[in-house]
Amino acid sequence: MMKEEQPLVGVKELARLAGVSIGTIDRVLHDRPGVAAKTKAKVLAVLAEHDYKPNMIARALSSRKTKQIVVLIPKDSPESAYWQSPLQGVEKASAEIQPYSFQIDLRLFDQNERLSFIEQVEALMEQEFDGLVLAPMFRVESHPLFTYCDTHAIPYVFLNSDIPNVNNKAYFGPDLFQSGCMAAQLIKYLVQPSDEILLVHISKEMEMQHHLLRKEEGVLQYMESKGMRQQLHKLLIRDTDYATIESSLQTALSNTAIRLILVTNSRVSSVARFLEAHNHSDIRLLGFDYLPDNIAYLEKEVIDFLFCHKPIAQGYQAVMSLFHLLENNHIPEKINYMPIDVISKENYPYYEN
Amino acid sequence: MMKEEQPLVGVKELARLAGVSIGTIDRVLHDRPGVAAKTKAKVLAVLAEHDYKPNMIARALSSRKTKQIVVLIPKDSPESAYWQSPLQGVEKASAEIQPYSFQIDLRLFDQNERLSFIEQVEALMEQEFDGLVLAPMFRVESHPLFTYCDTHAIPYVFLNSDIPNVNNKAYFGPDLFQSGCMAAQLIKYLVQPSDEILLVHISKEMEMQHHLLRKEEGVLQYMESKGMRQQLHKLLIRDTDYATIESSLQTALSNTAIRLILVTNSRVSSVARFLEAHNHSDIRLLGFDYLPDNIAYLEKEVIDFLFCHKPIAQGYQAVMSLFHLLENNHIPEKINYMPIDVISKENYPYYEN
DNA sequence: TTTATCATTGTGTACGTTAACAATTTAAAT
DNA sequence: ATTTAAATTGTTAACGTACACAATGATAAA
Repeated sequence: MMKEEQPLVGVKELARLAGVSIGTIDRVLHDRPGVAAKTKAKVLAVLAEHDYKPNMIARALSSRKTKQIVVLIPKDSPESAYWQSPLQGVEKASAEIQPYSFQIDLRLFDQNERLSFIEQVEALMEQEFDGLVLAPMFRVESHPLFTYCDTHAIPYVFLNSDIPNVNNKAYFGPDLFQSGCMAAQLIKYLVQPSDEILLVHISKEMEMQHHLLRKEEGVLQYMESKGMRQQLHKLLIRDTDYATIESSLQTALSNTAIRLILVTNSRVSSVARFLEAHNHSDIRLLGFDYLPDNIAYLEKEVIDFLFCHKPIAQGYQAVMSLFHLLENNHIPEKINYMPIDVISKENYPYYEN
Repeated sequence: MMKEEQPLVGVKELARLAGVSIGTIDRVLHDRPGVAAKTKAKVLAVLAEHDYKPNMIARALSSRKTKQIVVLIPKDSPESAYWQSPLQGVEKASAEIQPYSFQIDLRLFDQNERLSFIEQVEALMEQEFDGLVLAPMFRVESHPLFTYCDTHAIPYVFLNSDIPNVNNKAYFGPDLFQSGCMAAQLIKYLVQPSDEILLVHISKEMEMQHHLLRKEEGVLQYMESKGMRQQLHKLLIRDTDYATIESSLQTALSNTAIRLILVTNSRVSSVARFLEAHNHSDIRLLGFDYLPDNIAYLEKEVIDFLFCHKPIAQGYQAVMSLFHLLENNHIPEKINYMPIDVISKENYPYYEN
């Protein structure tokens, strides 16, 4: 069952069949120069006929040069532990592909320092590498890198956020809009018609606005389509320290019947801290991302639900997609939306990022 | 970055260090006979000092035989499409490891025929194989297989259900109890204190009772711990045809204020069919497993939520864990509880099994 | 025609491990 | 002491691919 005994042709057998030497076979296989047109045609014919599957084991053993995959993502900062998770995934992938002569070249930039990103980009363009995993947060600043990769035929994939009209081989990350819909659906179950809802964006980065607003659109569209008539307030907090957040929330929550707060990113723990400190245990709280701070409040039931997009898997899959592309010429799906996971106190211990 | 340059000793270097030939090194490494006691001691000393990591790639290439991983799981039947998913995962893994000289030997048994399982087990024990993925639904009948594997040093991993006190290398599947807790938590949000709840078990298999009851325990424990006082009815339906289910439900739903039904397995679509046919759109419905029938009712909002434990990933991960163990000597986690996913109309298109 | 140049093809070694076989040493039997 | 057997150790050819290098053939320049 499931066996399909193939004769398992190798380069040697192919050489015999095509009436050439294994050297020529090798050249054709790797599309190297130095093969006469008609010889190449003959070999390709034999190749097509016998669907040759290279023995990856032998290939890995033989190839003396290791392939480099560059991973260019934000460094994880105390103010946002998010990027620790994709990094974990990258490291897992790294360990797995190491035996096959692949190496990860990790480049971290500071999310808040446009310049640090530019530096890394410029350094990269001086360097040899075979594949690139990129979190293209700085859109315009990334473009030189794309043209560089395109001209050198270096495949690159995106992580966590996507850029349209670029030659990237794949995208691994969330579908922000649908993510908002999901949140709205849970909201539907959690509130009464008379309740009011507060949408909170917390970010000082202009670049990130897109992320948050796209989620908001999802929420709004779902609520409209379902005829949800709850009053919806919005609050944009442009600073991430607790003092600012506290005062903003204090005014926002006065004189309203707000019974549910949705924070559109991972800063939800700050809001949780506020709710706990001010004894607002009657307000439901939803937010994003599996981070230690958030989990702590989930455990305490200050946060009711978190939405998550498998950050570890994002890093792992992005690297592995390049590995499979470079190693087996497996072409990845262009768009890889990560699942929208709903995390609560009950299932978080089992959550796999 | 992330480099860690080791000198990477091989058998050759070891031989030089121990002052013997690589043949002797090889014999010691594999604990083969024909080495004088004191030579062996010397080699072992050198070995301990230089923590030699065999190059698994070279090893795989050298040992010319392809490794066989046997997968012994139920065949998917029309009455329960569940096992199609783990099989999908197995097949994906199969394709991935084929280039590395691994083969999947797929053995399917009939969930309802204890005998068909025993047959497969007996056939297996006549056969050579290097690893085993097993769904140990028939507990006692599996035991001969375990002792066989143990004596032959063949690693085996469990899928979907676990057996304690056995030498399996790993388990991939749900934590049933916690799964029940998760369901109960959602129930908490979905019902009023005055509402009544119906728990429905549908199964004709004795073996499966454990699965269902363990979930029930989870539900009960959570409700108790949260002081949920809703009246809880239970219904055990010991036949899976719609007629039986319909009549059972009809009597169960008469004269009660039941506003929510939790079906403890994938048969929830039958209940959905009933609710739709009898215009019970006021009753919330929860159940298990991402199956086409269930998704159809989720789409129609007859089913509100499904819980799911990544059946495809189960199959994939189980096979891959054996692959990594046999290929790279990577020891897997013993317990791999799959995530408890909450699926709704909004996120099911993004769900990855 | 001879030589130099280039394009094309073939050969052989290496990757690290395995395992069959050969060579050597040691012990036992005569 | 010599022969024979057994135990121990060493040598080497695979495994399938990559790549440097050698060899051949073809073409152009002298």
